[in-house]
Amino acid sequence: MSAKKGPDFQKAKKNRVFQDVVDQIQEAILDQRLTPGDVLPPERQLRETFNVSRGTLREALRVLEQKGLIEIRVGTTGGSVVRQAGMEQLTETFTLLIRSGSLSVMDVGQFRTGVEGKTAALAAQRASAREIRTLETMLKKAEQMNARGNAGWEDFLDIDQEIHKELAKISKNSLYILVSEMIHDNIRQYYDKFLENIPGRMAENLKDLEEMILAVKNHQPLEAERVAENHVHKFIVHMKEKEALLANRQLKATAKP
Amino acid sequence: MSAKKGPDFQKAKKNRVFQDVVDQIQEAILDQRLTPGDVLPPERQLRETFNVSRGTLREALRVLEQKGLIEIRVGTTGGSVVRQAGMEQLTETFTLLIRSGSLSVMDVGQFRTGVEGKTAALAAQRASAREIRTLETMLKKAEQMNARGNAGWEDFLDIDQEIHKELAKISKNSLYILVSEMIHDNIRQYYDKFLENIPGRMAENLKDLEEMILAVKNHQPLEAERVAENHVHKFIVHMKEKEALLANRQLKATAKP
DNA sequence: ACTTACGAATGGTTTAACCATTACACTATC
DNA sequence: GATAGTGTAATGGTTAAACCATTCGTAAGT
Repeated sequence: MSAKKGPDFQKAKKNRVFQDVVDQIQEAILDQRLTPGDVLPPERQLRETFNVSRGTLREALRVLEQKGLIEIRVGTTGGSVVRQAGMEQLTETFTLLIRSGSLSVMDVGQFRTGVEGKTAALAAQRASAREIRTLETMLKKAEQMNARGNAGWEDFLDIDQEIHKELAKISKNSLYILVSEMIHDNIRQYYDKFLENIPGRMAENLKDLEEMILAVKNHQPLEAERVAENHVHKFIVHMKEKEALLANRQLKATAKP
Repeated sequence: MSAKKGPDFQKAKKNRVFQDVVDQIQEAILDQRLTPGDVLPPERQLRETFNVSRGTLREALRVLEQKGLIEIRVGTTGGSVVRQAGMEQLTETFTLLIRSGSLSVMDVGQFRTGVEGKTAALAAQRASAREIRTLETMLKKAEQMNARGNAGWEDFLDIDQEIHKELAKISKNSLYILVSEMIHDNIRQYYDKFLENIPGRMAENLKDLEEMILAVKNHQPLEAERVAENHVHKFIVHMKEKEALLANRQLKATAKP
């Protein structure tokens, strides 16, 4: 058959019925016709409204729940409650991407380097006296962990992570806060796998933290950015070294016997 | 009642049956026991495997589909096909966060400033000769739009966006690519709302692009970062001004009568 | 006034049937 | 023999009615 003239229209949208229900409710929420706290009618009533079976309606509710748009409660006063969209879904999806190997650890690390730098710079611009005191308190804890030597390594990493999250809060930018949480909640497992406390490393990291917090205290954004980037960059380099080492070791193990 | 001693255990996990099914299949995928392309058994068979009703099983499949882990095809050879996790879900969730107002335009803009800067810096480090030629071709198009004057404003914004996306690709970092797509696909509506082409603005932006691409061509990361940040920052400042102007106008309108 | 027990309303699940779409093998035709 | 049409079986999509499990208000009992 010869090529047909004219626009080759897409097949009319395949309307799975439940998708239609999802779209209608979602639009109502995004258009604020439904606001957080509102309770949708009971399933048996919604079923009639949309003229679908209860099973189909429930598939739609399941999708909306997974999207984080509603929360479903059981019991007499239960029902589908409209939620304030939060960052949980974003974090969950991000976790899936990492766990499925679609994002390499190195790419995430490199991205983190840039983000932490900008976060520190913003924090240096905006930190209040009270927030700086909070940072200094956390720094004190990190010093204590360092004093404990090897036994404090794990806890030191925890404090380090908390300090970075605190800087994100101080930046007052909800996206930096969000991304900070997303990355830290997901990257920690790689620290445990690829980072080890060789002598002097904790002290070196502690020095970074001190310099960084000092720069924030003195409201020096550029200096804070430089130190933060350098600090995170070290982590990544160390991880890359350890990763290569492990890969090499595995190679020998499989080649010898 | 006085405070009770001892661990305050969480209520035993509320096991909705479909959630159990979701977890089992999801773990199988993340552990690579199921890999992209694999087809799950038909619903009627899976139903027996998990010992649940077909309705419940379908709720589970709906969730997995929404998470982007499987894709469902109809027909004789259809079924639930395991997918390679992609960025679509992340973008969709991000869109929901923005549309629901959980993220302010200014926060997104500020975040974008930092990200675009780092993206440009990376691109300057890694751009091949071929990629640079691509950028220069796009720049030529932008110059043509500028020559067309006011009529070219919309198209100029399109080209501007495409250049930034291209820089992300050149950075070779999947997260910068991902975030670039996420932000641009969502922020354009605000450009249309808050940006206008006052005389000279397009020429000014064009000059930014020229400088930025020149820095990439010359492999000057710091210069590329500086120019890119400055370029995006201007957008944000303009948007803030326009936003304030509109808010003020609305204030007068409601106060007068 | 407090406690208890019941009942109504809700989401959670099961069952069994039918509809719509698709791939593939078979048949009729040229 | 090649090709176009057709039937058939397997799949996901949808419906229907019933029952279970949880929760909360209320009425009865103390």
